[in-house]
Amino acid sequence: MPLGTDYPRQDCGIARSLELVGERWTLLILRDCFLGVRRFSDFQAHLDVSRAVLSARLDALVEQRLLRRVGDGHPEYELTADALDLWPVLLVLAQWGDHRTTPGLPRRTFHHVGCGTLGRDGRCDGCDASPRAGDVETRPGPGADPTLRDDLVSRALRVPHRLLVPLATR
Amino acid sequence: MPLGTDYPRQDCGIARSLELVGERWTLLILRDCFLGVRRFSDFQAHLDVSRAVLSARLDALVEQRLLRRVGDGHPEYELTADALDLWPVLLVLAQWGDHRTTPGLPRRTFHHVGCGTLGRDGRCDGCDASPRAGDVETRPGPGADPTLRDDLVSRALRVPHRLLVPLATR
DNA sequence: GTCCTTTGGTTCGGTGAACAGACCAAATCA
DNA sequence: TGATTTGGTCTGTTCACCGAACCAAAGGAC
Repeated sequence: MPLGTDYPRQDCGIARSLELVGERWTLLILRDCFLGVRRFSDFQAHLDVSRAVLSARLDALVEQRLLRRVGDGHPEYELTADALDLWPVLLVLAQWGDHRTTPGLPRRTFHHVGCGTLGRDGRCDGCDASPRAGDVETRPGPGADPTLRDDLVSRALRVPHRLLVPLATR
Repeated sequence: MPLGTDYPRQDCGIARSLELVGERWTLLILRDCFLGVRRFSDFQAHLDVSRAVLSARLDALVEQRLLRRVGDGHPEYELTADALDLWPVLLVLAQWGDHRTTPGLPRRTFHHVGCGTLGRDGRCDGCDASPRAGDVETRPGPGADPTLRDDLVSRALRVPHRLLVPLATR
């Protein structure tokens, strides 16, 4: 893939990361996976991405072993253990983007279950740890805009819930 | 910019981040800034990016106030205070990419000056803090490939040095 | 089983972005 | 003052993303 995915002469961890997850839409697909989205049509409804691109991205993620296709018949897509390591990246990226564009009004907040709130460096303000994704609950933040979308996935995401737990969209 | 830069209906911090730094080459330009690169020709020599794209990206970063153009005559590009907040993002992304592609053989290591080494979650193994970029030293890691490039910037980066300190390439 | 709907895609033509390489003007050096 | 370096811009080509149409398999109703 000569254009857009490759940084062939960059001997650098960031370039390697971007070759895996740097294409348009890929990080948003993985974000949705952490939030509990698992089905092709749910990604499509939530992301407004063309089906062709979504299909290509899911195939690539499965091939890179960041996602696993589960079930016969209509598949579900599930994060692999390797992909769970991406959680700190997505968290600090979300915190930075929220703080950079609307300081003090995050669109979504993250909480260490039973403990405290996660700050911009990804640490819990209760215990100073950096919890795994499975121990994190997410809630809509004060900067969320509930008028922007009204698909089933967006509605399900307006309820506080734990990461990695499949969303009920039907 | 209709294609490639915008996620207009994604109410999410990650989408906001990607609108600022998600285009091809942008994060690598910012990485180079943290490593001490400051001039157009040095970015170009180190990145193998076309001059037109480099020019467009630098303009965009200046307009977003992530870079500042300094000096009359041939300018230098300097990170703003806002951009320094990106350091945790770049660090965890680099650590993830290195670990994901060549576990145990990072291309570059980062160290809390006078204390310890930074791990995959960005914490110093000496004091458990997450140091600011200015307190970090970087060195080529065991996975670095010194045969891949031989430009002046790459050579200067083979010497351990503190982040944010301008590289001497002449 | 047979029909019908939903799901999970693929295919297609059009548009915009990235590429390599030529070109150019201002800044700097000898 | 002339030559060289620097910091770009311009151009034609290639490639990726887009929306829309199309299609086949899965699942549900009967």
